[in-house]
Amino acid sequence: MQQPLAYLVQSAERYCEQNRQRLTPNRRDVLAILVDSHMPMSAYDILDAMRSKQPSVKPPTIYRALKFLQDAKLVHSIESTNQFLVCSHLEHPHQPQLLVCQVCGRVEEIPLSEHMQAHLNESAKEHGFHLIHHAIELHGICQNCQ
Amino acid sequence: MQQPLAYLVQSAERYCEQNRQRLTPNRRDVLAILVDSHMPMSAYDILDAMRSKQPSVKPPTIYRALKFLQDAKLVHSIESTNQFLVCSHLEHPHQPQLLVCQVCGRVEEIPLSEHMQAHLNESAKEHGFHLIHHAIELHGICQNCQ
DNA sequence: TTAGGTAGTGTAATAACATAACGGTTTATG
DNA sequence: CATAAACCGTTATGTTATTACACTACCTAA
Ligand SMILES: [Zn+2]
Ligand SMILES: [Zn+2]
Ligand SMILES: [Zn+2]
Ligand SMILES: [Zn+2]
Repeated sequence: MQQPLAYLVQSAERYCEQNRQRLTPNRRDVLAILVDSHMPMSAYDILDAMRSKQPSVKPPTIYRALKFLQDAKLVHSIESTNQFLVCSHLEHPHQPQLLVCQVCGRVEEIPLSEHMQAHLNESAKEHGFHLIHHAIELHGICQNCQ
Repeated sequence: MQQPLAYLVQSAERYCEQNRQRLTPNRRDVLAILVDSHMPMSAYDILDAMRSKQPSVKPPTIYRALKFLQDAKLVHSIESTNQFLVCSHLEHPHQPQLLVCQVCGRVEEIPLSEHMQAHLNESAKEHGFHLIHHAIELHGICQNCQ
């Protein structure tokens, strides 16, 4: 369920080559922290983790790294909890659909079916809306917590 | 597209009768401010509006009123912008689907089709997830802004 | 090789969003 | 009236996110 760091780094490097950017230590560290946690983390959770090795880190460093990782499609944000999560489906382009457990706080990312995607596009079109991206977040109780 | 205040108040009163609660001045005022604005508002936008008539109002007052209005299904929260919006589809129970314009900031609420609802339920079920509620927020550019 | 542009960083300050906790008041009901 | 539940005001604080500015690192092309 969790992408290995090496694979994520590889994707990051490909993104960098195509966009004149670099996978700097800050960015790599934030990615590694998120991968290690196996849980969604808030920016300030990440900040605390960073500080254990580099005590002077400040919020903008984290938010900048998160912005990079989101642009590179390696990390998704969870709008309804203000957290961030490593992508579980790097292998193909996708919009995430997230299952957020209200008990344990874990979040499972599942692929948005083409059927659903088509429906969303259609409903946007019906309303003359030019769709750029979407957030689909389901809240409930995961299998483990029932 | 916008519910008249009188109708919203009527719904609020019905909710109150069924739940041993009251549509107090604070609650009514917050609702009226949201209706008047014809736009999504942040809690602090509402706070500012309240202060023009009642300068000592503090954040908890607003958040409490918003909680009440959300419980009564008169107001939806927009997770991706930290704003609040009067419901446009009181006539039947529903989960909202929101079209958020990145240009003008307006948000259109459209009914989530039964088809979509069924798909979401099914995908939750497939993953052993007990679905409680969901947030579906589409970001893009509205008809007016194109 | 060096000048200039773009990407990236550190830091301080502050903005923006949200809740906890407490004590008091109002309202409905028996 | 006594009681319980809903409601409110207030202080303080917690949490999330951004602005602004000065600076450094890296690449590329004259
Ligand atoms: Zn993903
Ligand atoms: Zn769980
Ligand atoms: Zn609605
Ligand atoms: Zn617009």
